[in-house]
Amino acid sequence: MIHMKKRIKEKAIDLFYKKGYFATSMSNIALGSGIQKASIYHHYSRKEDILFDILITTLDDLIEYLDDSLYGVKEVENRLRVAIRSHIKFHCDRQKEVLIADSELRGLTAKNYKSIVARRDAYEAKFQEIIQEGIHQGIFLETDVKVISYAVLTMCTTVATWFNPSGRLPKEDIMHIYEEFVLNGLKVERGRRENGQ
Amino acid sequence: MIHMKKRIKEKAIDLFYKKGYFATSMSNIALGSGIQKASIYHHYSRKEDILFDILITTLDDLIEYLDDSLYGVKEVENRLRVAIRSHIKFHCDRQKEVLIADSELRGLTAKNYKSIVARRDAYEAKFQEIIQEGIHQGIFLETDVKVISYAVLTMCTTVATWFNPSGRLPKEDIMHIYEEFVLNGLKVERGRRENGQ
DNA sequence: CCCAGCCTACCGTATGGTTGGTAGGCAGCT
DNA sequence: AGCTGCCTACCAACCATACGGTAGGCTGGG
Repeated sequence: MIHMKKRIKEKAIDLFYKKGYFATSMSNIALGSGIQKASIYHHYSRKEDILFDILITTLDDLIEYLDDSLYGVKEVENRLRVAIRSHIKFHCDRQKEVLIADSELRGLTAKNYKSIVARRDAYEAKFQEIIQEGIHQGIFLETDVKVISYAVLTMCTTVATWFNPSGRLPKEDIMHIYEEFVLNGLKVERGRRENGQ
Repeated sequence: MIHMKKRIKEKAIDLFYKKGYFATSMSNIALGSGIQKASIYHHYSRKEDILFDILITTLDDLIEYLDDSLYGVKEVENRLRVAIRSHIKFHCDRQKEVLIADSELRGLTAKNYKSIVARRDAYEAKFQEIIQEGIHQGIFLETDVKVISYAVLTMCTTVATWFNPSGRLPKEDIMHIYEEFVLNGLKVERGRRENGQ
């Protein structure tokens, strides 16, 4: 029973994903972790703290993963390609957590909510900068950056809702399909397929 | 206090949207409807019945709205344009309900769940048919129909999460941006802008 | 006089959270 | 080595509250 806090968190992720935050009770989490309900309060002082812990680490990891992926990539088209692939890969690898992050924000108090939304906004801004720069350089079509960034991000995010690791397509294929679709949609001049990274 | 059932339903939509299904109690709904909790059970025999009523009418209306919009539209490119506009318009007009339909399916028993998912699948199939036909005719790029249909549908669906009726852009503008983006992404040959709806 | 539509009052149960405690490890002192 | 004191990790039992749902009764229009 070493690292009980980690086990509690993992069970909570599993249950919040399957049943939702409000439908999951502390007893549910306790039972699944092989611990008593009261003992959870040794590691987390409120139910909300478990949710917040899950959300904050997920978002921080997501941002870090994007920054790492983009490191050293200069050309704007490639930056968008990398950003899309990074986003989708993370959402496939951390399916449960990102789905919680997308649907259970209501379980947070105002303060914690703000701190999560601030991170989400910072993440979105990175995509918006890339798209803006692409338009500025005349590579991407003139369009509404905010709206298109939402379109791109949400379509990539919701891959997490239907992606099945043992399904028909591996995540690499999905990443490729999305990447091509978005770039086709945005680029001013479309090469005949010689752009696949 | 005429049409109390309607008032209950409207209040439930409001609360399920704001707080979520499990976080909303029957007393909450009662209070907001100016009725006693027990009186709700005269109109709905279980809490779940309220949710199911909301979901089923929303989905049926959505399907009907798409069918009406597509009626008489023959050309495949225009069919996709119309379908996208119809989908987004509905999701802007019925924001609360579609968001409930997208996130509160866990509140349903197996039987009701199946009945909702069946309708959703039927709706998705209509989009997939159009895209498939477009590829068949050589108008759309060769791609994975299932994946692209999910991409298109989810990006249009999530407009409901951020759309603000009194915000910067009216829904007509958003519909247009999405329509162009998707068609650019899919079309083999891209006219220089002479294709506007 | 019936009954839809509503009410007050109540039920059993489950919830998030608290209390007060125990078992055992480990550090520091003598 | 032996003792003391503290700390982490855990637990059984408990608490007030709120939940979904029920029982049974009142009332006014057809």
